Amino acid sequence: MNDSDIFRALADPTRRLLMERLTAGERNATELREGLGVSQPAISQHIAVLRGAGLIKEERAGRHVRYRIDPEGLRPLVDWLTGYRAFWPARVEKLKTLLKEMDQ
Amino acid sequence: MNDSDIFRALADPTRRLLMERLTAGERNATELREGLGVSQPAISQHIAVLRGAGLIKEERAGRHVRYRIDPEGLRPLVDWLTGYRAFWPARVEKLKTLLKEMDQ
DNA sequence: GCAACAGATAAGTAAATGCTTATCTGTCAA
DNA sequence: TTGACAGATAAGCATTTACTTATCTGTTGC
Repeated sequence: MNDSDIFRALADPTRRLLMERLTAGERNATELREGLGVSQPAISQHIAVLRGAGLIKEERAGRHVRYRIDPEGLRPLVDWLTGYRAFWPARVEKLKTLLKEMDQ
Repeated sequence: MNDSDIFRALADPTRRLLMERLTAGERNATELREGLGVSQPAISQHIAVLRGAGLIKEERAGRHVRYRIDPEGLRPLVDWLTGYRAFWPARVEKLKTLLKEMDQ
């Protein structure tokens, strides 16, 4: 997937909120839309952008579609950040903690 | 700084290229512009967007301005990614290597 | 079988974006 | 002192974006 697509997809607060909701587990479009105050077609359009950027995957079951985060989708973002490791804040506690979690 | 501002700033390939050039060390606007095929005011506008997003810092000396990456500027991006650690690819070799480098 | 449901697409609109040229501002070498 | 330099801003334009309403498509519960 394209770095521009990923950054652009995440530049919109509504789409970041959709991503955040998906961290809690897969959701359908109706669930994702709850409490957002935008129309159903708007949600559909945002979902299309996230899918186009490779950030989410869909699984269709009849008239229901379940969306979930595509783990591979964030790789380009991680890759991009690796180019800036020399500039990371001196105390990157979060990252250390993260990696330890992953090694367990 | 605002997550939207950061993602939006990085959504443009020209601005990501400017960031990449700054990983090699501080540069002025003329140096950053070399070989890009866009006008000088365009570069000035892109630099303003990066500065507005907190990604770069400037240091003025007479009519020269030297730009460099603001290490703190990437923190929100790292913070944002930590929310997705559960979804990282199973083999995140890069991140492990990165952290080892930082501990040295 | 069909009305309801879930979700996608089309078309339109206002705002934002990324570029341009023209011009401006501050600095400085000659 | 001044013209050149480095960089910023203004204004305009074409394109893109994020939303809307209207409508469409496929599925399904009754």
